[in-house]
Amino acid sequence: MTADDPTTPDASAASKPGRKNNPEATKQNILDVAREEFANLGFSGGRVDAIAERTRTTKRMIYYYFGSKEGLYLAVLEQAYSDIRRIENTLDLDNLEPEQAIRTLIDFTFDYQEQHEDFIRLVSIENIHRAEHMKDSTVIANLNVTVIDTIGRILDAGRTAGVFRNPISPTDLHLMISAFCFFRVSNRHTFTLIFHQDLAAPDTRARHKAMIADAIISLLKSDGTAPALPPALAM
Amino acid sequence: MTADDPTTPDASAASKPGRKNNPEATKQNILDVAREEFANLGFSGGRVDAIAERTRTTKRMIYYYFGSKEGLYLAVLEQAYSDIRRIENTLDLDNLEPEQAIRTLIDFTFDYQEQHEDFIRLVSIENIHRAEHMKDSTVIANLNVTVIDTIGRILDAGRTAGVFRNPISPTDLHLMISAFCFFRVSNRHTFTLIFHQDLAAPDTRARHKAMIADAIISLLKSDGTAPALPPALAM
DNA sequence: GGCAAAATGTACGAACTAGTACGTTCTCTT
DNA sequence: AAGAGAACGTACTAGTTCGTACATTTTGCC
Repeated sequence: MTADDPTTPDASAASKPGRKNNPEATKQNILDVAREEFANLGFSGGRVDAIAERTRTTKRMIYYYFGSKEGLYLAVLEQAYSDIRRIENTLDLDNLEPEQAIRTLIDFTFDYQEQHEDFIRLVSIENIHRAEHMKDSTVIANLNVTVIDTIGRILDAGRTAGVFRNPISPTDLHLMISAFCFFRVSNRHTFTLIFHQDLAAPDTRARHKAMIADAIISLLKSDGTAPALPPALAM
Repeated sequence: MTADDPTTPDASAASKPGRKNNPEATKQNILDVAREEFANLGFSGGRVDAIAERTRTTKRMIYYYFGSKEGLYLAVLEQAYSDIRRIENTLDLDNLEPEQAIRTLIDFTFDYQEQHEDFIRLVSIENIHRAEHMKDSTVIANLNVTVIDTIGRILDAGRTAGVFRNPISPTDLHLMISAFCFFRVSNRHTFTLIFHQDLAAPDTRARHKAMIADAIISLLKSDGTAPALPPALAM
């Protein structure tokens, strides 16, 4: 993507003198700025004019490509979801032993959420809107969630090997992992303020990562109803 | 609070002919309507005019009592937090055996979050705003969080009794419980849409409540680092 | 009973905000 | 090379939204 590549002309040249057309770059530039704006300020709080200003182009182009503020917001959301799904699809956990596979999956989820606060914020915002925008999205509806299948295979392998006794479903397990990782980021600000514990601190992060992994693993090894006590002491 | 109680005159009489002043009722009426508005639409999405319209009084009074849209929003947030803290303070878990106390606490947290979606939404919204309003609140800063002390006593008792081996901190435990209960409500809409599992369904709710309880209990009984395998199999 | 302060109502304005009408430049195709 | 359509820029508008100036009523108190 060099400046003299004829297929991708320098996008900053979308200004007045000697303007070069570059639809894809213009579109992506708008999306990048819009993602930041909406993630920071929400859908209602985000301003189309503010987005346009920080763009290489003008407000006119936002409406040219995305039709409306809502259209732009939805496009941002769709790209954010596409991103995480694409990365999830590269997860190759089938060669690991079940417990290690689960720990690796938790590691990935934890780190991804931690590093993509924008995504977390967009999802929170969309939930505030009761997912009403997402309902209209054919893009998001058609993104198949391979994590669930991945987890399903790991659980099967673990049960066959006799290391997992809990009959938990893949979706429920995913919910549990996501909930913890997501909450740490999404509710960081109020939690830190109330409980005086900085959830963004590196040592806290490491401790929490180990904690959720331990909790999930010991849940999977327990039978799902009775306490996980060694048989000799169970009585 | 009958209509002819002289200390609490009928609040609906705050209209034109034969108007009766009733500052407390007017204030609370505004707060009730505002909570609904902000919980539904967020701070930026909420409209002062819309709130005023659904109130027994006028917009003028919103500014008379709360100064600004932000002041009103903060008052709503403060009351929501005061509510949950007040109820938390009535929790009396010290007479239960440790495991039962933890299960009861989880039960309470789960049910409270489930039944107070408004609170969940307000907290989510405040986190979208990076808790910037809450930072200015002396009210919320001075609400001491007794759950943490409660959990601390339960953990101590459990360790003394030998049922809990995990050295987890009260705050970390609270985080873990809250995360799951909160997420189920806060992210219900996107999760349901993507994973085709209605998180509001009664049977799902019951299953999840049992699941989080089992996970927490087996975490507490494990030693916090090694997998919770019976010694004979641990090798 | 009258007065000062608290409580309330009405009408309006200044600033913001999503969206558009209209015009220009670029680029691809033939 | 020329014409058509895609890509882009400028300036404006109609409607909204927070907030307030101004006027009135109620109520506690001496």
